[in-house]
Amino acid sequence: MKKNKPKYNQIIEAAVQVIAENGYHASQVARIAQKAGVADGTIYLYFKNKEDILISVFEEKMGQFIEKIAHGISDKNNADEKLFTLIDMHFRQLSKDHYLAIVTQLELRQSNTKLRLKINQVLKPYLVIIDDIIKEGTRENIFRSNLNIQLVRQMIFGTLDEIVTNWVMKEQKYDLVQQATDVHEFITAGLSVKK
Amino acid sequence: MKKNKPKYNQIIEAAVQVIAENGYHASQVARIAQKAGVADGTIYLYFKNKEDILISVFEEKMGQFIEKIAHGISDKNNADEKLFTLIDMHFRQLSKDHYLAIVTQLELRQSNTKLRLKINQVLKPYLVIIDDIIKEGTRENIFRSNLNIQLVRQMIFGTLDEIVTNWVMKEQKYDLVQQATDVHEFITAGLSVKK
Amino acid sequence: MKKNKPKYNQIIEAAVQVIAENGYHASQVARIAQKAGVADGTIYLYFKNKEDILISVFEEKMGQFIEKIAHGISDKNNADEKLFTLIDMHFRQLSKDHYLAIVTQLELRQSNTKLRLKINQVLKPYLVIIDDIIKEGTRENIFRSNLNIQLVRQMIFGTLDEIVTNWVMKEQKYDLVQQATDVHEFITAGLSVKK
Amino acid sequence: MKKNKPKYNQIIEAAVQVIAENGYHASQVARIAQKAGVADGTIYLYFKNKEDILISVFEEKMGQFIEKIAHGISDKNNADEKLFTLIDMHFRQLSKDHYLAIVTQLELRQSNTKLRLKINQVLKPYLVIIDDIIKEGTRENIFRSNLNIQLVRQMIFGTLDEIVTNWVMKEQKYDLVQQATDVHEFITAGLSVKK
DNA sequence: GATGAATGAGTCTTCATTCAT
DNA sequence: CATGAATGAAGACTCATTCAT
Repeated sequence: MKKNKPKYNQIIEAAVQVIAENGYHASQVARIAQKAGVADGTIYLYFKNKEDILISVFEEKMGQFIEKIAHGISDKNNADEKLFTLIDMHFRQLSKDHYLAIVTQLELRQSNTKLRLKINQVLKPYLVIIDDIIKEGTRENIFRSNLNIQLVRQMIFGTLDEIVTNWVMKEQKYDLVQQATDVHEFITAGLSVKK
Repeated sequence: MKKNKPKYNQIIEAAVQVIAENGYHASQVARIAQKAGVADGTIYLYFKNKEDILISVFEEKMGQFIEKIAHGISDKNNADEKLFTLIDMHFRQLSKDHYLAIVTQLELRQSNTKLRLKINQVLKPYLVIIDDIIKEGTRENIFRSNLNIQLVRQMIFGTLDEIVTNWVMKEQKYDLVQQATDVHEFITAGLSVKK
Repeated sequence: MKKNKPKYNQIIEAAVQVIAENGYHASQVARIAQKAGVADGTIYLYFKNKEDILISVFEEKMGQFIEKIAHGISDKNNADEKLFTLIDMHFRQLSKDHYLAIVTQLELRQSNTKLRLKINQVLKPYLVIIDDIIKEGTRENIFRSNLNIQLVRQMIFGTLDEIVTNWVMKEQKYDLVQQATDVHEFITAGLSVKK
Repeated sequence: MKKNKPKYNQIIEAAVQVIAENGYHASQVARIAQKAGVADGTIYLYFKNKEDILISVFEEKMGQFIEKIAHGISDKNNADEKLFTLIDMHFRQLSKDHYLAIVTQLELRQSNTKLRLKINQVLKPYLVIIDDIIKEGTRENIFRSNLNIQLVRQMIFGTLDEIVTNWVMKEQKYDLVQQATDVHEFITAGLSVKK
């Protein structure tokens, strides 16, 4: 399995840096190879082509991102806590890794439609996690029962995504993580059973 | 003023079509010229360069989009009605113009970071409108008084934007406008003074 | 019609020279452009791709080659004279244009099978001319009546082609045209002592 | 001597197959190694470089080809019989080995000029055999005495070669061997009606 | 104002060959 | 002897922009 070889990860890490520093379209394969400390041709022993590098970057990084969140909420006791944890960890992880934030929020969005569809595939498990929280909240009777799950999921994801993008575009000048409370409150109020 | 000359608009309309049909990266200046019925060189009598065309497309189309919404909410009596009207018109306008929806939600997002910052400038008046509605709601005591306006605005815009993007990506197979009620309810519940 | 524009012919002539001097595989488009005195991109206004240049070189040059021979034999009175004229002109034309001889006998043979099939199409009219001479000779009762035309044509063309190729490979150190008589005699008379 | 080791021949046989199946330019060293069941690097223990493989293929195969013909004509009693045997065996051997026919008639011709000169060296013994037959025929007074041997040899070889190439290009749809009689007759008798 | 022929910079990918094991 | 992972040079083609007419 190529993914376990050290050069595979070297190239992935180099790609994140090069894309973050130069922008999506100025990211030449030669520059990625150079930063990874391998020859140009070596890239093609591990990746089919340039697009494959970009998809793999997203798969690897978002895969870990999602897995951590999945793990983080697994020991929470109810949908409300899980939702807060998800928001908090979403912001916290991207806060910690500036390069990753730039790449996922700005640069990889510049990819063509084909690549974006692949990216959507990678995101699917995250959307499923959100769906599950909504369903659990409904079962626990803390969220309203007549929610359009698909729509609510889009609203939650859209909210988080837009907030992170704004933060990245404003060059990360303020603290993203501390927004989690307000965002959680806003979303919860929208979802909750009125009392 | 060049904007009043017929060829200016011909080129803008041609650009929207070409981008919608071929995608952002396959949109060559020569193809836009051809569809507009002018020579390649003529483009450069009306626009500084290719980027200028794309920005102008966004300015013209989003300018009208925003203006219509501004006008639409001007005769509403309170923040709640205004918010619903904004959501409804946001969805309604993009529903009516498929080309525009594809271009603004998918294709222009593929532009580089510099262009996206310019696009953000164009969107600013729209964000101000949202801000004003939130402030008015607070004054009218129908929205909570401790809202972080900047954050709430991002959440509202993010929500609307994500919902439209999902609708475009699913090839506009369902009715977008009828989602307005649920979206309005979700947002309102989040914003409202608890009773 | 692009073929009548001066740059089309400039590029064709440049291509013949570059291929003759550098060999088929070392013939870069950039070098052809340089020798033709045009920009690299200009090549692609007149030719679809590199292969198209090579095919066109062959079409143009062999087209003229064949046409001259067709014209040259048109006023001859019998098959024997026509055959001699064909051999003589075949040798004479390639003798005069060393570059062309190298390109047609050595370099273009290095092309891939697809290109070679196209080259065969171009050669077809020449083979038809040979066929016609054989048929005429049979009608005139100076050639045998039981000839397998397809086979005889291959033998005649193979003979001429091999002789020219040998002459080119020996760096054109001897006079090709003066071989015409012997070749003509061999073809008409064969090896045997007449009885 | 490396030639006697089994891997040498494995590689030669693999090369013939790979070239016949994929064409000259698509014949990568890695593919030949794979088909031969050895590692890429092993190739270079037996051959200096890729060109050396190709030359060796030609040497080995054409060496056998020529040797068999030399042996086949050795017990014939006169030049005429020898010439017929040469033609018949030339056609017969290539008829039997489709791969070899494709490789020698089409694919190896795509090699560069330098390689073709080496190939000509390999063919030299065959040309000598033809020369000897012509000389013997002259001595035996069955061929004309005033023949230009070099030229006649080119004509004979060119004839045979062109006929085989045509047969290969027409995908070997007809019987090549049965052409031998006509070809022999043409070469000995020429086109003319005997007087 | 309008044209469109001409320009030329910029980059991904292949594959023969090497060499540490 | 044998391996196969790693190397790195080399070139066709596109397309935004210009400028002589």
